[in-house]
Amino acid sequence: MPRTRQLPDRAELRAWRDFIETTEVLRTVLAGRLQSDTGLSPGDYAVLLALSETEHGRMRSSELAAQVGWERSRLSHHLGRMERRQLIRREKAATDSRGAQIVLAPAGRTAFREATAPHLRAVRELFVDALTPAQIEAAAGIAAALREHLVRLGHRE
Amino acid sequence: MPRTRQLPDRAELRAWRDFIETTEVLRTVLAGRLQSDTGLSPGDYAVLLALSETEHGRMRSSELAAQVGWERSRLSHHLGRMERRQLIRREKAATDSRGAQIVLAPAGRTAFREATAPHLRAVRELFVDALTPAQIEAAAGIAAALREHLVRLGHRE
DNA sequence: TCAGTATGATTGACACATCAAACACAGGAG
DNA sequence: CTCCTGTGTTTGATGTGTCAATCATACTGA
Repeated sequence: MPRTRQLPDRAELRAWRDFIETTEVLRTVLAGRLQSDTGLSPGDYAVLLALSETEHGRMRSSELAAQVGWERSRLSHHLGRMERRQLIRREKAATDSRGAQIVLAPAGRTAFREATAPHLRAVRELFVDALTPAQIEAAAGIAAALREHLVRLGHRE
Repeated sequence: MPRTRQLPDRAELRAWRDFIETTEVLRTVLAGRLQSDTGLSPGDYAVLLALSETEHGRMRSSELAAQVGWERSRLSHHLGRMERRQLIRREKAATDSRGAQIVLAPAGRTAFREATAPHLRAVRELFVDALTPAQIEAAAGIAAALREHLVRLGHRE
């Protein structure tokens, strides 16, 4: 009896490779711009963004991890590097002294404020300006479909 | 006088974030599968693929770099790790002894052969099966538009 | 009370990526 | 032949990401 097709055909594979390679290049180019414009990595930016959106620029470490969608270990390493550069501080949590409060330091606040506009400008230049409005919508739809499918296959994030 | 809009609007920004974050997750998930199914990283796979497509499984280092689209330094580091695992060998080039010939080693040939099917299956499961045919076409179009735009802005790759 | 376990976070080891500097040979000018 | 410069490749330093193991504190049940 006939089985369902196992492997992508030529056109599907080409679409896959173009898609994944291009998004990779895009990520790299954008990271390079962010770095040279502002001295921040995308990770730095994500962390500072999350902290900036809170009331007092402070957040539990695990909440921050959930917010940016990282594993705790990854966050911990990254925070170590950011702390060395004085972008954030770590304090013991008052309510649960296992936990850590991550606090946005002055240098971090400044760096983020000055990074926002250049970063958004780069997003516009490299992504928004490259696509038609219909393509932007399609991109959002594709992202949604991919993510939903991943979740269905058992990947939480 | 009125200026052209500088920054992405709310919807564009959301599309951007969904798009870039989802492709990132997809990359990570696929890399994890490849790793656990075959013991190869995406980089390993790309290098082995390029070598496998040559006549004799050998190639100049700089040609290989162009083929996989990497900087030479990155390739050199990666080849060092692959050589340790006996996936490839390095030989001096006959014609120009500055250059290196990269040779596909038996273990590399085997590893690649056994990785192909699982890898393509994963691509189908995670990408092709998630999208409608129209979305796959749209994805290819988006990739093409993004890449062309990048080139126009002066990024070779 | 006090084991035992669960939870929040960190650590260490290693693979991967990027940049700048170094190294090694080739090829040409004198 | 010898210096000079260009090209192919490697190296070192540092930042980033993942996994497994660990540490420290909180909680729970006998």
